[in-house]
Amino acid sequence: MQDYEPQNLELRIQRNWISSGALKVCETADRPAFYCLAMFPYPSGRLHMGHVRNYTIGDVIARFQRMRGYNVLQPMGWDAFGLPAENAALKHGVPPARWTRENIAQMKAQLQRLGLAYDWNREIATCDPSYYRWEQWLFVRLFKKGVIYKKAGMVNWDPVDQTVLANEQVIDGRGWRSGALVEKREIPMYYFAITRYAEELLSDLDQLEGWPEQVRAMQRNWIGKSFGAEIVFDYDEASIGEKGQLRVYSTRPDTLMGATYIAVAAEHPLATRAAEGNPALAAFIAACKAGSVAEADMATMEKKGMPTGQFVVHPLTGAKLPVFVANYVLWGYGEGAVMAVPAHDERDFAFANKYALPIVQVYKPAQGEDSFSATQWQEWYAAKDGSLVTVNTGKYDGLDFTAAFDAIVADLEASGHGTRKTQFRLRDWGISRQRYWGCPIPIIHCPSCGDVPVPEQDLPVVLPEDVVPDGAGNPLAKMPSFYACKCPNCGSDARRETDTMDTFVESSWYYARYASPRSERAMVEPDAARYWLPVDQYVGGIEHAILHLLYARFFHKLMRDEGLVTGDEPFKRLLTQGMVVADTFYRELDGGKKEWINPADVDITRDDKGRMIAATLKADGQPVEIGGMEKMSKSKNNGVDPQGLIERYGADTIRLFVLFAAPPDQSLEWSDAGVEGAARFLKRLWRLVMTEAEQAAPPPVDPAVLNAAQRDLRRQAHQMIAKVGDDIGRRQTFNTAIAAVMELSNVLGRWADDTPAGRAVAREAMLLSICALAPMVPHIAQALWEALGQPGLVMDAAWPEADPAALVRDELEIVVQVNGKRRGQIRVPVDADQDAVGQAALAEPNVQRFLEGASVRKLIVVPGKLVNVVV
RNA sequence: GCCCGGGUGGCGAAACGGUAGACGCAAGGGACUUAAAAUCCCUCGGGCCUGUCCCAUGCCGGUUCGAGUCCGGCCCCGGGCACCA
Repeated sequence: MQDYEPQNLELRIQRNWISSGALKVCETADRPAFYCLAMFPYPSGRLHMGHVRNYTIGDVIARFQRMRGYNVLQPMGWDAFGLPAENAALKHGVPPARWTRENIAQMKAQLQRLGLAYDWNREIATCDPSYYRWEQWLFVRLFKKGVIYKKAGMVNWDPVDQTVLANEQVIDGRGWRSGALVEKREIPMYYFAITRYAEELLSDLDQLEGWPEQVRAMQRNWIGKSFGAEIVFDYDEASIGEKGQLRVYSTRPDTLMGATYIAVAAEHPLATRAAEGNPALAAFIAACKAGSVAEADMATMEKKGMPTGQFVVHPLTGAKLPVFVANYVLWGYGEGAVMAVPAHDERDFAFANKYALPIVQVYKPAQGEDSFSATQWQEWYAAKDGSLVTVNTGKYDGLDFTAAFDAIVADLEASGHGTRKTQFRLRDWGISRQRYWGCPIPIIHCPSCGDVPVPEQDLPVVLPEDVVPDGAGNPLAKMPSFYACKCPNCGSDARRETDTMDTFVESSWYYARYASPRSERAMVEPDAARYWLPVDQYVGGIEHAILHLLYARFFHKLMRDEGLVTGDEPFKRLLTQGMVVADTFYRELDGGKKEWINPADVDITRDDKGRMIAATLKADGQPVEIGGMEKMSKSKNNGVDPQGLIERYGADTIRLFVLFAAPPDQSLEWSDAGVEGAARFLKRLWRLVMTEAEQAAPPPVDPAVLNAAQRDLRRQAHQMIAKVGDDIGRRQTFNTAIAAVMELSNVLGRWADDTPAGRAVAREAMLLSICALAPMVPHIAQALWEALGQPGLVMDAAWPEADPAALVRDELEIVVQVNGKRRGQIRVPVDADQDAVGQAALAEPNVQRFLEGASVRKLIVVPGKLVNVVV
């Protein structure tokens, strides 16, 4: 018998796929389309296990649907712009373009070695002008339409390197390279008006039935529709020095009578005004502007404030409320000012105590004791169910949430001091990046005409590629050859925009470009779009659950409104895979920086329960710190390189392992031993089938002549294929699909019936197993398919449906419980009625023991499964 | 801090309200072998009163004939938080 040699075998079969043209895809009317897409990778240089997992899952679904008769589009490409290329340039002095293209070549070879059924003719890279020209083309249209506009936005500014930093480049409030304290700075930026689509992005979530509820919930909360009121506070002229009004938005206008102060952001006009001639306040405002713009940082810092000495007038009581500057109020959220109700909000309560501000309780229980205490604010604030009524509110006393809300808002509206308002948490999407390696924003700044979009015939604005960034600002801004230009309107000297677009823009529409990737006539060819879109199955990491998926949904609607695509949503069904995680190890360097060490370079000591207790660096034998399980990443240097594993075990083994080790939506813990197990299974399967293949083919299965054991095996085989079809197609639990095949192959391994009927049944079971595995381990499946004399490609074989006649059984095993505890098991004929099953259950000897001295109160018979005797 | 997940044997997991631990890894024992590797077979959550018994799915409480699964409250771990992709 030939040995299982995955290296030669896989390369031979991959060549066969290519030479037979099996992977070429085009629009055909004779078969329905199925578009299966896995999120394209950033070309970091080497494939990591997250990629292997992502693309294997996509490939399984694509191949499965192909066997089910669909014309399957499964493309691949490169999300090629982004920060890492500039970091590589800083480190190695290579132009980002060259670095990126070399990485693409390497990763493409690795992907091809995995045996993924991609049509490489459709490959795209977002850094190619042929791709981003269409992004610029759409930008111009949207700019003219007003969906893209310009306003000031806040960025992290590194005062030493004189550059804008990404949130990732701010570590503990300092620039990652300079170590300087980062400041917030406002600069002009272009924005997509995504908030105009907020309502639709929210309501269309309901039609995404193929999406995990978890992701829909995250997006719903992110969009964050809330109902409340805008409330207007007149300035106290004596303290502010002029007439004016302060606006706040609140979801709880019902608590307005408990508002005892106002907090504004450091950037708020009132704060700026108060700081004039108040050095202490000016210093405080400056301190608020230090640090990063990341929301997680803002939300976890200590809440601080300072009085401005200004007051505003409470619109209902006329009381004067002090205005504070507070570091927790975000400028750019709502009005940049909030009303504070310390009695019923945790943060306001803490703040009021810290600065000795009054606390006015406005709710009490509708029934029972009024036991207001400092710890009770939270439940009180949250309860909108009528269990609380207002108190200390004068004419509004005794109302529940809804009644108080309505009464107070009505009075505010009557006096012109407020109005009912729906608000979204979602903010417009700022896309300007002060970076080189991105898609140029096609705008020309003219001293007389203002911002002029680049005319369509001048597109694309090509990014010069022979540039090496130096970390001090955007090199484009120092290149007159790039920015010097004439105004397309008036012809006078003008300056080209040097900011580039957020890389999320490229990844927001690539799925549509794959329908017609080479088109020079259109962003998306209408016929191709109609045939392929929307994506039937999208697969990608859960870390993209909000931003990428929301932006892509938004873009689909933008493109729809431009007449480029039809339908409201880009992705029908979504599978969010969990992350691939591995242990992390590090050493602390001088200055507190961590040097992350790859797991392959450490020796691990475990206790007798197998838990890791210590680790040392192989190179020097000295201890390293254990950092816990985290997502495999370059930054934590805990990646396992798939390449070495493929060379050692073959692609099928790696694919089998990543599918088998965990359900796809859960995180996957890396295990070298698990890979061995996957390899072992494939070797066993190989021997099993090859032993059968060496013998002359048995006659086809004749169900009429089978004995009980043969019928049993046949039933198990057909049950297996039914389960695998359901597991891949509906449940998308590839781990249980594989387990089902393993279970059957264990039975086949013990099968010793050499009669013609026995061999016929065994061979049928093997063929079903090969088909079942073909989407997951396509190379070995093809080889075994051929060995059993089957014609053509198994990837083009029809997916086998279970034979209903084979699934029929004569007897069932029924579990018997007494009061919900398993007490016995009975065998009953399949057609036994419920009473008969119940009686048989009561007669079971062990069950009888538990029935002694008790009377049967109820008998629950779950057909085909179990009987529960309630005594 | 806020939003969303997860927690089951030594480990990865299964159980789609109905037999907790399928399938696999590791470990132990055996067969084969001069030996090792490979392969095959057996054992494998805990307990002691060895019974088709008792306990056991992060912790506490509830719903149900029946809860790992549903509900409420907590603890721990992970993801996202708008300039990493």
